[in-house]
Amino acid sequence: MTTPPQAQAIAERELCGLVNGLAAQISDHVRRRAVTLGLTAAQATALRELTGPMTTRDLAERMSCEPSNATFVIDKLEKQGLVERHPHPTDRRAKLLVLTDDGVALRERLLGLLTQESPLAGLTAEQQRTLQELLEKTVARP
Amino acid sequence: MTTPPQAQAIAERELCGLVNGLAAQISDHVRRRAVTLGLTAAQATALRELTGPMTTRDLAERMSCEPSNATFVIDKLEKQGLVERHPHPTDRRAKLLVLTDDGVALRERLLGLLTQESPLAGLTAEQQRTLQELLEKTVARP
DNA sequence: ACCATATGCATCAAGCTAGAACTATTCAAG
DNA sequence: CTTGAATAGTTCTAGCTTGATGCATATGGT
Repeated sequence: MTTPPQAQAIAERELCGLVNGLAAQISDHVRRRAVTLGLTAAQATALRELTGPMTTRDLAERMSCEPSNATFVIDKLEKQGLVERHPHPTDRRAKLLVLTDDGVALRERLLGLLTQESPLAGLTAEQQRTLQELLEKTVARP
Repeated sequence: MTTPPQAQAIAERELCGLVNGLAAQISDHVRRRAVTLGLTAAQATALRELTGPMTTRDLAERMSCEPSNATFVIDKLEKQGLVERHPHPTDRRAKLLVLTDDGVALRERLLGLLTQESPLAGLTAEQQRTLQELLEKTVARP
């Protein structure tokens, strides 16, 4: 049973809408939790992705945004004393982003909040695995 | 085999990152195609979702954004002569967004461009259906 | 060693986005 | 009918995001 190309195109557009919708829902979830900690959604996302010391470029990659945007967000976090820019040990162009003690503590609180009422809670662990596999197939395209 | 809650939380965060990443990829795809038509990504998304006459609220819903944002984007499309705001037949508060002839024509060209090299092309029709079902389960939460 | 090219980050302009505040209109309860 | 609450749309502000540009540093070819 082959699907006509036009119907296929429509289905693909709907799928885009669904992905977009879920992303918006996740972003909303982050935003609502973040404000209770005095953070914006972007700042919270950066904090969430700072799993350890990394370069600005690496963070931008994890945030799925441009490096210039990561610079902007890191500026804010730095002003709040949550992150510091350290010199990179081997590359003098790069900077290592390192959480301060305050940053680590706030990140812990944030992660705790984010696991509550996650938009993905409607799926079983099995379904989440399936979803993850499908998304990885799509995202990892050279 | 039950997963410990902490590992579950980490998996969920990774999943959020993947959803976000795919959404960013789709947004990028739209942006690259849109500029060739003199449109921004947001304008193109609005044009894509204007499948027929609808209210500002409906469009915002389809775009997964706030009505105030839809107003902003429609302003731009209206200035370009692609959309008109007509009075709603039964509700004098609401407005019906209607594509002009130019709008219809440009939308056709846009849809043609968007189906090329879609970020979802890596999945088979079968996988796309599975993905759609999973996303619908997640998005449609009262 | 030298130089062309690429990379990492910052800065800026232009445009997007959410949320609060406001007006006009609708709807429902009395 | 009147009034109070809810809804549709707009405006405004603060903050996010990209892409272009510039500067410093790395890297590879000769």
